[in-house]
Amino acid sequence: MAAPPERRCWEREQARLKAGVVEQDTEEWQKDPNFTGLERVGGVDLSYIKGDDTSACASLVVLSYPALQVLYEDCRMVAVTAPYVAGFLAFREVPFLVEAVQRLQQEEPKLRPQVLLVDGNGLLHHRGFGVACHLGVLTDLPCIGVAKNLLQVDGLARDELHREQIRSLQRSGDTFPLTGTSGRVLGMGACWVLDLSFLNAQVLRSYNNSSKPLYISVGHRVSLDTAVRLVRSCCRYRVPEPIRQADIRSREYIRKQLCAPLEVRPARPESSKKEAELEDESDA
DNA sequence: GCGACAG
DNA sequence: ATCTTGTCGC
Repeated sequence: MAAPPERRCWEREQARLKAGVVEQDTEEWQKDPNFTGLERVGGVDLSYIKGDDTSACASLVVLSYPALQVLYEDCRMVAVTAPYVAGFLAFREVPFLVEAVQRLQQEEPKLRPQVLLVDGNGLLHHRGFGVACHLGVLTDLPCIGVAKNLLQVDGLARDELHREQIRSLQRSGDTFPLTGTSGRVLGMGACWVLDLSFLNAQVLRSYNNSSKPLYISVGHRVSLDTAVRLVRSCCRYRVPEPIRQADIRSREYIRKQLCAPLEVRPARPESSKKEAELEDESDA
């Protein structure tokens, strides 16, 4: 069965944009062990409404660095058109993220982030060009892909080897390379914040069941090593703060969108209902 | 053929 | 992505 023509078109577009991807540190602060000179880190995310796959809230936040305080927030309802297809996430979400970045640069140019953390993958992708690369090339900003689940590509899978790598890093607090069958390191698995809440109850099982790793990969204009160091320095909880704030705020925005119409809805016409009931009774 | 599949 | 409460512990 041939791939849908729409997907063919998407692949051509990715191939075209891929020429612009940069996998190396291009900024001075990236080369500094303490990221001296880095002052603003951005995070982006889309949240969806449960039964509605076309309405979403796109959010962009900018946090100060290293304090990680929110300097800027932009949440906006958008009409999503492209369906979600694993491997083609960028075509669904990137247009709205680019708009948000352009809006920021127009309205608050001084708050332009120096790097963006993106929910999803960069080079860790079927065609080596995930949403983080896509957004990076279109905005010309350094981008880092941070995924919460492993995209199974180039032989990578949630197999016994992968589970063993997770177990080993949870003891050392370190990272492990995501090496594809091709031999290429596509990204790094990492887990810096362990969930020890149930340590007392099941000490033994905790090592096998505690929090899942993050999957970090290069998006644009950043090296993998720098990407991993930066994400680590942004983690208060499992998910790095810029993405976490974008996620929290977009979900909250949607929650308020859903509640607002209920509050202004006029009271039910109780009178007519009672009259109808009375008529029924009188007829009976 | 069946299963897998970032958000 | 989203559906979902309480609960146990520091």
